[in-house]
Amino acid sequence: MSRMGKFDVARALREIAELLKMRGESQFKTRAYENASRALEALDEERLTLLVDEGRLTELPGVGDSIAGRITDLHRTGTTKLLEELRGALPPGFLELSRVPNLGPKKVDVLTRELGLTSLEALEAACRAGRVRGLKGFGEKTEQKILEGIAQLREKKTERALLVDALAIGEPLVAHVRAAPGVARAELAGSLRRWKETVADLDCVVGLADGATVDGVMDHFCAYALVEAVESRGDTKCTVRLAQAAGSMQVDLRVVPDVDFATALHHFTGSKEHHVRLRGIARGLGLTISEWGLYRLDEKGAATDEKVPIATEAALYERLGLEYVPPELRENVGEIELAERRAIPKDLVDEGDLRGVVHCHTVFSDGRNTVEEMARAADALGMEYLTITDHSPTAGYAGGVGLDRLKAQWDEIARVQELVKVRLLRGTESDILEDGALDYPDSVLEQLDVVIASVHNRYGLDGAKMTARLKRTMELPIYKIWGHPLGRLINRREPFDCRVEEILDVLARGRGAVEVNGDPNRLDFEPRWLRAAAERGLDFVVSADAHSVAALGYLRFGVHLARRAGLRRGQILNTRDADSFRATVRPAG
DNA sequence: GCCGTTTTCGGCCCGACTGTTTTCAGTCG
Repeated sequence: MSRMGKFDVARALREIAELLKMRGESQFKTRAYENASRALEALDEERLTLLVDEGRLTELPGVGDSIAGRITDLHRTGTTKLLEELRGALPPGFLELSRVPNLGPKKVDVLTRELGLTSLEALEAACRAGRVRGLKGFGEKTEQKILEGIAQLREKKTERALLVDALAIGEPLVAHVRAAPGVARAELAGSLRRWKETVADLDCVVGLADGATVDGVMDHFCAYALVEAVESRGDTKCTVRLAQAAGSMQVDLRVVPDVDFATALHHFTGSKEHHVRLRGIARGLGLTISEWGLYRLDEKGAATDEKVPIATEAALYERLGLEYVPPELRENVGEIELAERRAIPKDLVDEGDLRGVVHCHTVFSDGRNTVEEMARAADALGMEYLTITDHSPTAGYAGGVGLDRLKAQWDEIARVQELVKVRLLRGTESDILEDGALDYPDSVLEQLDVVIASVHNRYGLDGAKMTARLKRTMELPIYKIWGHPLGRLINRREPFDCRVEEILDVLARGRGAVEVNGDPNRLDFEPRWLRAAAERGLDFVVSADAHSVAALGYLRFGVHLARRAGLRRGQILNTRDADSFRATVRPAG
């Protein structure tokens, strides 16, 4: 392994943190590595090389002499002694056993040391033989839980669910909870409220009306038809597992007095990293934050019973001297610093800002609906324009539109235009060929209003070849929107390998924009790459990548992905009116 | 391991719940 870029170094530091945790090191030490990892992610690539070469890494916040040495090793050689040692010291099977729910480092350590277990199979056999009960800290119930955990792993029930599926499960569930006796308010929190592309479980926060009982709410919650098992139930928290064809999902219900709803909702929205920072800030102000609210500290720094009333999330940030941070931005990737300077964008793109639907397929290629059906649906949504962008000829598997049928499609678009209010724009989603060329002759592309350029084949090219391929595309004089840039399909296909920043550099010097793909299976680019594009001054379109009328609603996912990257209305081309949009993306120079 | 208008040591964010204990460790979020 040779020189590492900043993201690779950051990942290695995070791995060190994980391995240190497994070794039982102090949480402060492991957090130090996590903090340094974050500091690197926020750094310019060139600046990393400069700081390493000049020995000035300790200028970075959270990087001291020790970690500076690790970073230098990693950047120059691709590894560092500590990482190798930690990996080598891990008993065989440790990582595999750690994947079982409710098995943490301490328990896995006992299992590997005392019983010499190195695989899920061996662990399962040991549980069945009753050899696990009797170990220090293990009993019959733990044995049973381990067996259930192994079964869940095998059924892939531990895989994170797509956001769209989690919403489909969560929205009816929260409606059910709101109907419970004594519920003043109920909202879904957690990573779903932050619009993360996948969620591990659902969190539902309930504000309890005066005089109502927690038990009444929990009984109603547990009686929900899809509840398969109640995993735990205490005075304020109840965890259930839902039966669901798409894979079971865990739901945590938290019930608090309604007066504490805002702080509880904030607490359970996360992220953990965002909250760790906020609590540090609170401590500096003589305050402490927990899920129960904001409390004053005494002189010794211990929590008192003196509660600071907080009615809204905005009031909580205000009390901490910060500007309000929307849920999508709560990841501790720079938003706290912005909030301190009161520089959170006031004009983050919002669902109501989009005026045109970009990236739609019809029955001319692999869409399920006709041009007319798509157009009428866009009308119904109140959209001002719709770009018809079916696949190009090379995408044979998707019924790519050959030159012979392209004219017929233009005729159909003209016919439908007479019937609908929404302005129809002619486009294509052109394959990026293996050599980086686009799929129609320039003379055809120039007659279109919109060209989306996407990779649909040869995903396995090595990073250098893929980078060269895309750089050739991006420097073409045709204005192109880089469609679903890295080709990832969540939980099914990893992003392909390429040097993203180099490609963005080329695009920024040429003519084009970047797609924020709203298909919940894609949500491509992820926020860090959208930020990298924004830093280069690139424009964006939020797309639906719709293959059906129903999928026009995917725009919503695209909008919230854009918000996670801090994108503002003015950076999104399809917030403009049809004429302005068309003038900007016109393929011909 | 990092940090400092609390400045070179002693802090560093907080709590629920379970299971195995007999006062608390481990795990999770």
